[in-house]
Amino acid sequence: MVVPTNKHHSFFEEVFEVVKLIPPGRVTSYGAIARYLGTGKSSRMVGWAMNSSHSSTENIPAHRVVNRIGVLTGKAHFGPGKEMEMLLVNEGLEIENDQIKNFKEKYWDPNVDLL
DNA sequence: CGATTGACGTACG
DNA sequence: TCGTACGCCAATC
Repeated sequence: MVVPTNKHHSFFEEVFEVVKLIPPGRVTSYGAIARYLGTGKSSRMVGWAMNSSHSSTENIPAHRVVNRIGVLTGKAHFGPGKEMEMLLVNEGLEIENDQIKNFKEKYWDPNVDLL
């Protein structure tokens, strides 16, 4: 349809809701969010939603979303420097070469903790 | 409205 | 174990 439907909850908004629930100092992955929303194979869309999150008036902690191995793949979208890394470190995380240390311990799975 | 895109994930060599 | 190739799916242009 050319005319957009009056969906009150787009996929992006669903992603935002989950991201906002990530506790400070914890991180999750794009795939985990995608699976939580039921579309396990649309993890790429989650990243895209993050890209769109800076347009949102809400404060989306997009820096708490990394890829499945704990690498800050989206850091380039946060600013010219290491803004994403700085935000995470400020929350108590340890990062080395864009890799989150003890990622398994810091990992927050919406499918487990939020269910 | 069709083609392109993309901050991923999994499979395969 | 590491690097490369492809599939996914919804928003954007």
